[in-house]
Amino acid sequence: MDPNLIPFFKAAVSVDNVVFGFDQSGLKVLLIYRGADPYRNCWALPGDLISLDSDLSSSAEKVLQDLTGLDKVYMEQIHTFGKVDRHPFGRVFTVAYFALIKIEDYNIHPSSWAEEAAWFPISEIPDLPFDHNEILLFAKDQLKTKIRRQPSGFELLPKYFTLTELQKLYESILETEFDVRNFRKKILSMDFITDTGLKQSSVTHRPAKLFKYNAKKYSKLSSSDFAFDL
Amino acid sequence: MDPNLIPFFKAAVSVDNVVFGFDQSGLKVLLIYRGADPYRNCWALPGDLISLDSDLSSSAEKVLQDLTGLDKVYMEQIHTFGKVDRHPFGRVFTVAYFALIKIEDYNIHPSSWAEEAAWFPISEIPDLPFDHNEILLFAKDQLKTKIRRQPSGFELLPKYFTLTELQKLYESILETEFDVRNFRKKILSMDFITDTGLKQSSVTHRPAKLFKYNAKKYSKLSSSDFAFDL
DNA sequence: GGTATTATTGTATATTTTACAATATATTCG
DNA sequence: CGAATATATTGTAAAATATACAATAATACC
Repeated sequence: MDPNLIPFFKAAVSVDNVVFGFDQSGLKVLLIYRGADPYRNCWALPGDLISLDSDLSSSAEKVLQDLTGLDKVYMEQIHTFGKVDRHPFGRVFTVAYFALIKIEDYNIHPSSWAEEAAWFPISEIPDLPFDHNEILLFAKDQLKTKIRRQPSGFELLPKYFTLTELQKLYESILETEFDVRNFRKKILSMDFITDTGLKQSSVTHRPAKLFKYNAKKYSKLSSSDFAFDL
Repeated sequence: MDPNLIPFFKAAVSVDNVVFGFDQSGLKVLLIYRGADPYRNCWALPGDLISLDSDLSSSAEKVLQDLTGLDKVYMEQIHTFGKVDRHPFGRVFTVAYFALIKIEDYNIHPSSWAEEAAWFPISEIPDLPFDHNEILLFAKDQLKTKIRRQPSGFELLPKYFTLTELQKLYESILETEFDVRNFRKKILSMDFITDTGLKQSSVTHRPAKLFKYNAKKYSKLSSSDFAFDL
């Protein structure tokens, strides 16, 4: 290598993953308990330095898999953070990714140097190391934008869900409230969820109809120009 | 440094800037003619390896300034590209930024190892080195989204502009056509451009009114939730 | 059967979007 | 100066969409 180039090739790159889940108690984020330096014994976003022989996007999946056991999760890059002093060990750029998953569909198995992995309600996130609080804020914002522009809320719900659950999801992420009738009219008019004919069971009140997301119908819409503006 | 960490700290990071401009002939992108390896003697996006003692965002500005002379340009990060083989000299991650500028407000001065710098019509972009064509595609897509969601088209127009110019801008970026009357109604109803009382001069036909963008009015809108949906 | 609890639905009004073409204002040319 | 040329500007009716608002339905439990 040209000696003039050597000082440039001394950076590390990491990936930090913001994995969102949702259940009746609201929006949640997956954190790990660090069993390695720096910031050993802290809860943090599942992230790690990446080895330099894999593509960036594969590295993101690998890091998540290694630390939490989550496999085959669709991840989307959101932003790269590169303040000089963000990592105590040297110059580390971190690429943040986010993912939306159905909590009940996955088992979390902390491994590698992650001692634990757990879902934290979005309102009870502790102080995080590095710039992870900033990253999380960025991801929350991205999530808001995303669920308003694309029918991505479904990725957080079980395969079969009720309209009330869907509404709660939107309300909790967007931090607002919708009129029940208008919400249903809007969602149903968009025509990418279908009534399964099934009903809730084991509830102590009138059971709700169960719907499922129909990606085919969505993809038939003229463009990806969905906008959810209630 | 812990010897286990050494293999991670061998990456370089670069910045690639996609600078858009606009004039009567349409949308343009700023390219430089490379006077350094690799890909010497090619037109490419203005980008360079960054030194590891500056923050990422400052580096983006510095790279642009060094290569093109453009100073104080507002840049927005769009995506990080990290395929293993994207750079012939080693493992280089590149963070792409984009900027919208008023062509006439800036003078382009190629410097450092950039031998030339020039505006290329978006439809006449040559084959670019590295993954620059992919980056440019990504940026074009981002631009489309951005001008539909925020009143950012103004950043590409002169301070004073006509409604026809504005319409052409939108039409050329979004690759569509709008009805003249509806376009004007929509834009004016949004109330963030104001009639300056001035008129075009030196045109060989009825002169158009000149408008200017009024950022104050926009920021008064309840949220950043502008959507330009004609 | 009555109570408690959540699910479901309709309608009138206001607002926004859409489709569509005639008139106005400047310059240039003969 | 009048005609020709070129672009700028404007309104309205119909359709679609968004909004505000509350009564009835279906289940479990007692």
